[in-house]
Amino acid sequence: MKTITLANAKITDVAREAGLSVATVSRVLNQQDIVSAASRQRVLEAIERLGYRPNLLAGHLRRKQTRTLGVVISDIMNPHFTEMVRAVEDAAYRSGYRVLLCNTDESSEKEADYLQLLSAERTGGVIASPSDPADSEFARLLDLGIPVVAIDRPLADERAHSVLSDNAGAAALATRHLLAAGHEVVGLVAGPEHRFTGRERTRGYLDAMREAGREPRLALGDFQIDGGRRATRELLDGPRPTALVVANNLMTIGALEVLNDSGVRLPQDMALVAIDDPFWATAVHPRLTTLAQPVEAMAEAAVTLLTQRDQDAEGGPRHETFQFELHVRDSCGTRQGR
Amino acid sequence: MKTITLANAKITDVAREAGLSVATVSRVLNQQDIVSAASRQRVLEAIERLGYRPNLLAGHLRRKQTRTLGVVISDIMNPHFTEMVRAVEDAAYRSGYRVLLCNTDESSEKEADYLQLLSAERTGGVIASPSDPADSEFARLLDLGIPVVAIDRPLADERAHSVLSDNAGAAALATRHLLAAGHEVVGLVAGPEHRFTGRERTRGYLDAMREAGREPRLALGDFQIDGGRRATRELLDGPRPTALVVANNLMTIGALEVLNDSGVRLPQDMALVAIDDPFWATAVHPRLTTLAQPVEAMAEAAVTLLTQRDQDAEGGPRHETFQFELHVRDSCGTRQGR
DNA sequence: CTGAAAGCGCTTACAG
DNA sequence: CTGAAAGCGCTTACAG
Repeated sequence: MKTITLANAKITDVAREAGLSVATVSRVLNQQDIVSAASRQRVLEAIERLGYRPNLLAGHLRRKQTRTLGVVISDIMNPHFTEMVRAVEDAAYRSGYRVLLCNTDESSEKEADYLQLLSAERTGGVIASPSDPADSEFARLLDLGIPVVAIDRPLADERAHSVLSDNAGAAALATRHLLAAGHEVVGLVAGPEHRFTGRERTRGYLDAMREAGREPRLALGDFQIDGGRRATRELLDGPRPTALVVANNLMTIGALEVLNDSGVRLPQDMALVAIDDPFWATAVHPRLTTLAQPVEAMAEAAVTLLTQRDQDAEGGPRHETFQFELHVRDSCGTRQGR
Repeated sequence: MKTITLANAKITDVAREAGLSVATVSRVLNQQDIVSAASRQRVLEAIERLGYRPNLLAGHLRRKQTRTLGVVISDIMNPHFTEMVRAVEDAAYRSGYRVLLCNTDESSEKEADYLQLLSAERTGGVIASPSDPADSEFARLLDLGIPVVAIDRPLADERAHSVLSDNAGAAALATRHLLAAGHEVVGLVAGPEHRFTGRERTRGYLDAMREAGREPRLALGDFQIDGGRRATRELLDGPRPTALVVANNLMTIGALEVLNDSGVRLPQDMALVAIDDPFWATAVHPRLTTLAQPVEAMAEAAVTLLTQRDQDAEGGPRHETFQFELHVRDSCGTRQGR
C-alpha cells in the first residue's frame, strides 16, 4: 500500500491554480509590494490549497546567493566552541541565516575538505577558527567572493576579517591578579606552542612575570583534560607554586582533579585563576575565578561582518579585538576570606 | 585598488578550455568511468588551469536531492546534545553528508520555522529531538518525501523513524542498584513531566521502588542546573534519602553543588547515581556513577536510516531502542570502599 | 566514448 | 500591476 504524495507542487502549479503567471506568484513570494491586493489574495489561496513550498535551491541558483553560513571549528565538544557555535547560530538565525556545522577535529584535511564544500555550495559566508591558518582553500573562498571571518585564531590571507580576543592581555591580567595578592611563584598550565591562543596566553603570562621580576614556572599542556593533568603534576613536582593560571577550560578540569588527588586545597594551599568561563565554573568548590571571553558579542560581530557587508563593501577587511573579563570568585583566594 | 577576480569559471568555460562538451566535463566530475583517459586528462587540466569549482547548487536542483541533513535539537549547550550533534556530524561526514544545525531553545515556533526551512531547502533528511512532537511541519517534510528520524524523543507522525533509548529501564536500573546496596530511601531528582525523557525516567524509578516495596520520594526539576539545585534542596528538607538518582547531567551539577554546600558527603552521607555520562563525570570527586547512552551508536543509526534508505525503501519506518550502560564509579558507594 | 538539447524550479529585466 | 521569456549552472536520457 502506497500513499499518494499530494505535495511537491511547483510555482507553475500555483500559477495555474491561481489563474495568474509565475512572475506574479514569484512577486508575492518576494517583493510583495508590487502586486495588487486581489492577485495576492488569489495566489495566497492557491499556495494554501496546494500546500506549496517554494524550492529555495532554485531561487538560490538564480539569485547566485545563499543565506547559509559555514561555521568551521576544531572541536565542538570544547565548551568554549560549543558556546561559540551556539552564539553564532543565534545571531545567524536572527539575521535570517542558517548554519552549516563543520567540525574539523583539528584535522587540516577535514578542514580543507569542508572549505572546498563550502565554496562549491556557494555559501554566503564562512566563520572559521582555522586549524591551518595558511590553508589555500581560504583563498579560493575569498576568490569566489565569499567573505571569511577568522574567529579565535587569525588567518594568513589578508582579505579575511577577524574577530579575536586579547589572549595575551587575559593571561597577563590573571597573572598580575595573583602576583598582586602576594604570590611569588605563580605557575602556568600552558597551552600548546603550536596554537595561536596557546602561544599568546603564554606570552602574556611571561610578560607579567618579567614585569614583576619573578621567575616564570610553566608546564606545557595540550588544551585537553589530560594535558591539564600532566602539566599540573609537573608543576607540583618541582618547586611548588602557590598560585596557578590555567590556560583553558578543559585543562582546568584536569588541574582540579590532580590538585584534589594530591590533597592540595583551593584556595588555601593553591590559588587558581582559569582562562575561559565554562558553565560549570560556579558549580565547583571553590567557585572558579575566571577570565571570560565575550563570546556572544564576538559571534554577533562575526555574523554582522558576513551578513551586512553590502553597507561597507569597499571598507576592506575588519579586525576586531575583544577583551576578556575577570570574574573574581573563590578559587583565587583574593576575596575577603583569604 | 580592486583585485581582479579570476575564479568563478563554470562548466561551459571548462568545456571550452578542454575543447570538449559540457557533458563530458560533467561525466568526469561524476560517473568517471565512461570517459576516455585522454579526455579525462584534458578536462582535469582545464579544471586545474581555471581553478574551477563546480556549483553544487545547480547540481542539486537538477538531481532533485541534496546531501545535507538537518539536525534539530532543543539545546546544544546541554552536553548530552552537544555530544549527539558531534556524533551526528561525524557519522554524516563519513557518509558524505553535511549538517545544518538547528538549535530551537525548546521553542516550538523556532522549531517550526527551521522545519519549514528544511523542507524548502529540500534537505536530504532530518534528525530531530522534537520540542513539539505533533508539529505539523514534520508531516510536510514527510509529504515531500524527506525522511525524518526522531532521536531522544518520539514523534507523533507514524511515518517517522525513531532512535530512542530505554529511559525507564535506565532509571529503574539506577534505582535498583542503590536499593540492592541496602538503601531504603532512594530519592529522585526528577525531570519535568512534560518531557518524554523526564516522564519515562520517573516511571522507571517508580517501578523499581514499587517493586521493592519502598515509598518513592521525588522532587521535580527542569533538567537544568537550577532545577537540580531546587529539587535537591527539597529532598534534603523532608525525610532525608540516603541515596539519590539524578535524572540528567545538568541537574547533577546543581545537585552536587547543594550537597556540597550542605556538608553532605558523597558517598558516605549520600550515594548518588546520575543519568547521562558527561565528560566531567570522572573529573569530580568522588567520580560519578552514571548511566551512559550509547550516543555514537545512536547517531550512527540515525544517519544510516537517512542516508541508506534506498536499500530498504519499502521497509516502512524503523524504530530502534538503545540501552543505557551503567558505569559504576565512586559516587554510589557500592565499590569495595563503602 | 561523445555531444546537442531539454529541463531542474525559480527570478527578473523588459514590455506593455 | 502583469506576463512572456531568458537564464542561473548543472545532469542526463537520447542519438550517434
